[in-house]
Amino acid sequence: MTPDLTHTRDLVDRLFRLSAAGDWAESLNPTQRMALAYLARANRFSRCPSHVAEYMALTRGTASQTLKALVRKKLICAQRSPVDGRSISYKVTEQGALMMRRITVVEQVLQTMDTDFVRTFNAQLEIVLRQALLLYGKKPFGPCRSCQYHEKTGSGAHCGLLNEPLQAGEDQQICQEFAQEASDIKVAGA
Amino acid sequence: MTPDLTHTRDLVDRLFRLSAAGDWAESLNPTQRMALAYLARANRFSRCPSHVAEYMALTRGTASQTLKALVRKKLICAQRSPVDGRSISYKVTEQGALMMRRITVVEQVLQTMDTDFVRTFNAQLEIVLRQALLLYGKKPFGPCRSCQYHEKTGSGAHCGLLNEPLQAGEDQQICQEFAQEASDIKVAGA
DNA sequence: TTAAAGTAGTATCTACTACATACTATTGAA
DNA sequence: TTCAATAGTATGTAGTAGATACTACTTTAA
Repeated sequence: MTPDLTHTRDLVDRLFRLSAAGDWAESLNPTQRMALAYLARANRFSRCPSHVAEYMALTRGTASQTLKALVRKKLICAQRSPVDGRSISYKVTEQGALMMRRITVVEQVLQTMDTDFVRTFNAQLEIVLRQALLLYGKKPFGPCRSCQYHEKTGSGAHCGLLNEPLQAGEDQQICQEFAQEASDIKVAGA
Repeated sequence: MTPDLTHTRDLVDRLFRLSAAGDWAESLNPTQRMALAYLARANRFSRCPSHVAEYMALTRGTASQTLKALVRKKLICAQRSPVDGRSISYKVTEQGALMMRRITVVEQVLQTMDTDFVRTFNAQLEIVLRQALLLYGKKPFGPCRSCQYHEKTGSGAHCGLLNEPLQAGEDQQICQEFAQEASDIKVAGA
């Protein structure tokens, strides 16, 4: 029997919505929570409205409005770029970082589960997401240290694409320029 | 290294949002699409606003409004219950059924993937979702035929809970009263 | 060096989700 | 028969979401 593809979509939807319903307990809504979570994990090259929009599959306009809502709540603050006069970058405030410590439904459930189970679950989600992003011609985003442009130097690390030295800890953050090492691409469930 | 639980939540969110973004192409929004999809798969005991609310993890009020939006678009129609004067059941119209034939992002991706991969992916999603529903004291919903109250009779099938005879095909539909056979419960990722 | 094309961010409009709250009409149980 | 519980809904507020159109700035190329 071939598996029911509609069912998969349905399961993802239900899991998302269950989490989303739990989010409302805070003074954030699910969209604001995700935008804030993204900003908390993104590196300094990846915190513009257009990056949030791409990551969350929103239009720039919608992302812009949600970021303004987060600014009103004092959970993030804006910084104009000294290099590009059009660009604005958002930074998570201490208050915002505090908010992100809360654990959500999915996390709570996964905590009770076997480590190996979570590991394979993550891997499978990653494969499906990567394929979907590929199909839609969208950027994958990903951790700086696994990027093909990541270079280890004597004193630390360096981004070969932006030609910028990286500060300590930055290699663990998410970059909007992330490109996968060709050898790292696992064959997608085939 | 223990897996990052925040990452799992993030993957589910992104997968959902990518699908949701694709939904807008139709005249439906993601919420309306899911409500319609649910009604198309739910049995006649499970098509009330409160069932949609429970399934989608919404309040009754929100579900009620979304169903009214679907009625305005002539994709579903209301039927008052002859038994319970408070109850209203919605039925998918032909136009609504037609709309559901469209294939969404996740489905499109999974089509290109190995059958075994999809099967395990579904199974894992089911385990996580079941645990999350359990944690929140929410009904699992599920196919009539795998329910502990499902009884095969000479002429067809019968629901032992509602004490109702089942019509042909109904055993494949989703029931809000679904309860799992104790022997069917797989140990959750442990 | 300047004109045209592209990019980044946003305001605005419409439609609607989502919650909370409060209310009505039933129904069921003591 | 009263009284609690249930089912559905209206209403109010906040804010998502897309589409569109606009400004300001940057890049490209003539």
